[in-house]
Amino acid sequence: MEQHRKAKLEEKGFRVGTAAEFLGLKPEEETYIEIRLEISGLVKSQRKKRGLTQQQLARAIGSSQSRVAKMEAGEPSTSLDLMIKTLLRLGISKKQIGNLLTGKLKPDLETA
Amino acid sequence: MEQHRKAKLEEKGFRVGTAAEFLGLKPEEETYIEIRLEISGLVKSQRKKRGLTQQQLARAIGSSQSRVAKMEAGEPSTSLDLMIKTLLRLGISKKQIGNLLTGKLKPDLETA
DNA sequence: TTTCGCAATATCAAATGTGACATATTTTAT
DNA sequence: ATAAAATATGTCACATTTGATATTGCGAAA
Repeated sequence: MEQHRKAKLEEKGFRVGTAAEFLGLKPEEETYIEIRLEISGLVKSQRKKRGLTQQQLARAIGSSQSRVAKMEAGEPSTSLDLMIKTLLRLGISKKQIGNLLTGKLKPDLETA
Repeated sequence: MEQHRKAKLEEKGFRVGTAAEFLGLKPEEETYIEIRLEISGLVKSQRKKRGLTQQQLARAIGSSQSRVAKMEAGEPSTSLDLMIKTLLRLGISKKQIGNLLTGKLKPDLETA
């Protein structure tokens, strides 16, 4: 169970301790991944909500379809910087990003 | 005035349009910089609050004093990823980071 | 089935971020 | 004032992120 989750993370390129259990992830490391996943999730739901394809969003931010896909998958090879820039381009405000992190974002905004 | 601000940003390495005025910065670009500066500001105030030197914080996050300085200065050569990891290492929670962005962070937390 | 539009995955060279280090500048204490 | 500690700034080799491109998978018509 936890084992499987660890495997998924490693597979995606995240460093998960030595031979240590997934539980070996420091709380801060877990939170960091959480933050990334929440933000990338919002990118995905907002794009869909606006009826854009990955290709269209890619053009809007001067990137490529494959990078958008990786971003939405929360792959570690994409930066928070790019995710934040993308959200802003999608019309999401700083305050809304804050609400996402505090868990107070209007639910319909997280939905496709 | 705005001219001077533009110069400061360019000087730090931020792309500020062609020959365009600082006002040429798209709102999203301005917000992106705002977000970075708010987060880097919190790194600085939190480090001081805990009575750590840049050197000590650097060791704690496996980095160097010079990078901490650059991070606190909000220089574009440092990533949001590193800033967030640093805040988490300083004990700041995801929720607190959210509150920073919504403008609802307890004032004493932003203070040195 | 086949075709079509979209998304996922892999690879790669170029661009950007990185820690380390050296050195300058500022701040603090005596 | 001046020495010491902390911070700022510049450079560089190395690592990671990037857009581009190609390819594959996948579901929805036809």
